[in-house]
Amino acid sequence: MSILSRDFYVRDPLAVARDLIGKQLVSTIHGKRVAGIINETEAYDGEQDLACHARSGKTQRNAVMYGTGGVAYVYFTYGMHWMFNCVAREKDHPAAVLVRAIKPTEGIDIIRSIREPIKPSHWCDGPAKLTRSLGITGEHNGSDLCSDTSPILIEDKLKIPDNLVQATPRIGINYTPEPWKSMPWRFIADLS
DNA sequence: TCTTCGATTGTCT
DNA sequence: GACAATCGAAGAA
Repeated sequence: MSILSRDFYVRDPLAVARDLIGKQLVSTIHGKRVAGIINETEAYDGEQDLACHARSGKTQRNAVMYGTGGVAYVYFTYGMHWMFNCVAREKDHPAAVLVRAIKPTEGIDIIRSIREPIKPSHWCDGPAKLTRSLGITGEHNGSDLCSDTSPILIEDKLKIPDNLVQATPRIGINYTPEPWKSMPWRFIADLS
C-alpha cells in the first residue's frame, strides 16, 4: 500500500478534499494499525475564507496551516473534541482539509474497545468521533503524513468515480457570513 | 427517527 | 466574555 506523497497535498485544498475520498487514514495504537476509508471531507482555503481558522491571520493554534502541505493540523474545540485536518498548499498559504468521517477497515477490535457501547455504524461518522476512535489528539498536531514512521498517515486505496461524490455546503459554520457559508466545499461519498 | 439540550475549555477579541 | 469546523443522552412521536 503506497503512502500519499507531499505532491498530493501541495495543491488546491478543493482538489485535495475531493481526492481524499476513498483514501485510507491509518493510525498506530500500541503498535497496531487502526484504519478507515475516508468518505467525508471539507476544504478550508486561506485567510479570505471566513470559515477557515486562518481568517484572522497566523496564531499559535493555526500555525501549522502556514507550513507546507502534507502535515496534520489537529485542534481542540467545544471544550472536549479533537478535529483532524490535513494541511494543503505550499508554505505561507494557509489551507486545510477537515476529515469528517471514515469507514473502519483495520483494528476493529481496538476501535470497539474504545467506542463501546456505541453502535458500530456510529463509531466514526463525525469529525470528533473518528479522532477518538483512532486515538488522535493534540500530540499529533504537526505530524508529517508522508512518512512511513509517522503515527498517522494516509494511503492510496480506492478510486471513487465522480458520480458517487457529492459536494455540499460545509457543516457547523453557522456564524460565517456568505458567500463562504454556502460554498459547496464539503465532499461526501456513500461507501456502504 | 427526529429534535432538543447540556457538557466543558482553549482561543481570540 | 463569547463562542466554537461537536457529541451523545434523553424525550417526543
